[in-house]
Amino acid sequence: MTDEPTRRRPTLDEVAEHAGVSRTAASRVLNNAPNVSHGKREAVLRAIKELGFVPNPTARALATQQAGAVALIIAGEDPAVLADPFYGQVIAGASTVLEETDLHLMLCLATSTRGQIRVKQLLQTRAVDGVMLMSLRGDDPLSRLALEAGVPAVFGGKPLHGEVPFYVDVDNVRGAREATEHLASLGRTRIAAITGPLDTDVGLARRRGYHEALTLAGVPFRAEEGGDFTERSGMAAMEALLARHPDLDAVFAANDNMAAGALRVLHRAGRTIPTDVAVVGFDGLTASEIAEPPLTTVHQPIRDLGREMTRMLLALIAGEKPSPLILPTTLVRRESA
Amino acid sequence: MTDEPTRRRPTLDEVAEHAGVSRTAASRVLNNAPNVSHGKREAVLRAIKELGFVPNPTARALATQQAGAVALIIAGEDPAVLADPFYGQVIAGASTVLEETDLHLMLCLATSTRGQIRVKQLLQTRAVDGVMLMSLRGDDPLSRLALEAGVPAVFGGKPLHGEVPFYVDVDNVRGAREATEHLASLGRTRIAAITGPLDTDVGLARRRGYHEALTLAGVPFRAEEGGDFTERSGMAAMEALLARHPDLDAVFAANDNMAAGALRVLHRAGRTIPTDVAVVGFDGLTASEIAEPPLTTVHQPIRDLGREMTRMLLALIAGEKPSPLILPTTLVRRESA
DNA sequence: CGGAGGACTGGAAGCGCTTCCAGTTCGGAA
DNA sequence: TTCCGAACTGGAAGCGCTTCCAGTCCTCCG
Repeated sequence: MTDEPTRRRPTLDEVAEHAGVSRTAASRVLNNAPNVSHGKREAVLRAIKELGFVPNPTARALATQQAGAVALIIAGEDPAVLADPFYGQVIAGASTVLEETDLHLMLCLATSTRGQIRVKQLLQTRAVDGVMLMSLRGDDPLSRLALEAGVPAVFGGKPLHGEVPFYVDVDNVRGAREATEHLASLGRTRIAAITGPLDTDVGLARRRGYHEALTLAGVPFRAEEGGDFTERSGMAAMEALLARHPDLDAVFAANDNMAAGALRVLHRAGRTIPTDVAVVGFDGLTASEIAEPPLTTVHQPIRDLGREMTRMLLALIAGEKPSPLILPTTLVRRESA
Repeated sequence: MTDEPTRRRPTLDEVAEHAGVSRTAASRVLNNAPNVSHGKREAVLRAIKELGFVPNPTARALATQQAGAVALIIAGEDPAVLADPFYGQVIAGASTVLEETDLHLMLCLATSTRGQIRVKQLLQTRAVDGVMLMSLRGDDPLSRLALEAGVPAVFGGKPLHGEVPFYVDVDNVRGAREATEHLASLGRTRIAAITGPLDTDVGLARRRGYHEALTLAGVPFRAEEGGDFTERSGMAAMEALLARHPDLDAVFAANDNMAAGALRVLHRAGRTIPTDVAVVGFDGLTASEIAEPPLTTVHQPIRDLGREMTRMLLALIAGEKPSPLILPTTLVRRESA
């Protein structure tokens, strides 16, 4: 602390010398390994303190062949995906788990060609001890790459194609089904849907839930329009739906952003929510609370998603063989339905 | 590629041997340094390709004394801060810049004691080549720590106390002033404010802007209530303001979330927006578009913030001496004012 | 009192890459 | 033909830490 600022940081060798022991012994106390006498241990500890020694993580990484970090890889078309507060929650969840370990979190956006290449390198060079992959679309080559690289990998949401051994997902089908059933139980019979991208598992799963509920309820009406999880696409979809089915009386949107967009379009069209048209979304983010009226939505435990993905990854790194995990959703009833 | 999967990755030594050159030469072509004859260079390149060699970043880091990563450190009281899409934008901005370099992005939440300790270690061990710090509150020790650690550091928003040499900020005072002036220009004379946390520079700066505008406009009325940038706090503040000043005719909220909360409270209280009460927010996030009615807001270039912070950090790492940067805001007029 | 066995100890060999520096080559100017 | 410097070359010394392994020391049992 009181040293001249530019002074080279002390090395373990210096600590050992200062303590009058071998470098080996010093290393042992650093990793509190056995086979160090109490006396030497004390001496080393003292030397460490006196010298203000801090082990060099890079050197340690080289020697132990462990990077000391895991990566969260977010795929997608556009760095703008991060505008979705969804990821913030995932990151927060992951962080709280990692905090308890000595691993750091690396964040990689595989949204551009350049980004993809870098992720590939990351995997190949084993610059991280494990990866979590999210938002893979279609048959993104990333999933195969990750699997082939032999790096522990867990997926957030199943990729559309190919089986992956380790993933944690949300029960999208069930959530969507419950949402739609709720609408049906309200007496609605002309329930439309604004789906998510159909080249993702989430998109398809939520649509499936919508279909299942309709079938179960014996409702013949069916109307859907695709969106890409943005508010804007929700507006467009709602407009299209309204044009085709002016008499619809409910809408299930595959996420809150799109539901919010739908709400605006419905307002403009003079429909009263929920009297004329009931709306339910999916996510349970702040957006659903801010919406007017507050949105009934399928809440998914995003924070838990991040947390569980990380736990699973840690287990994997520790050599265990965790099982895939499906997180439950809960319907949050507010005013829009 | 066709190798048995578990095969140890080739090292530079093996490449050199395969190519019939010294390790030194191989290293040179790897870093395309001069002093390698064309022939040998070709040979090495071929060997690299044939062996599928990928340099080990850890070893390189140890040898070059460069970590190959920078950290984005987010302070705050709670990992929940990440629920704010704000950070997603910053991250996206930072990522696009880092993508062009060979640096990775490390994300650290210094929201818990444990987190703080880890950040401290990160700084002391020089596990990263530079750091970007955001959302420091009050006199967070982090800023001093970062400065003392001698690691290149740029701040996102000035810390409240202490001078920091390198930062990029948004022109909060001006933005708030323009927002308030806009309200005044609408003929409003009883303009209240919902401020951000007053132990942050943003919070204070935006409040100052509000005050300045009022003074300039010669409006005597003054009423403010504090919030913490969450929607909930915005609601509470609005309720308090309404109770104290039932006759207010405009509200400036220090961010969109709080403005959205205010909107809801105003609705419930039966006020029409903007006829009875005009509202303007700050941020320009999706929330402002979703709100009902769409929120007039001070748009700040968050993505640019992330981008510029990163550029500044890169300059710093490169040994340059960049100047602080203040980004402009723009008033986006929508229906709420 | 001899030994077996457990608890320590530290020298030395890495981990995979960069880079200094002493030397070698070689074309072309003198 | 001789000599000089520019262009190469590669041995070797690190970067800072972990860990194998050959020993040394002690204690306690028979």
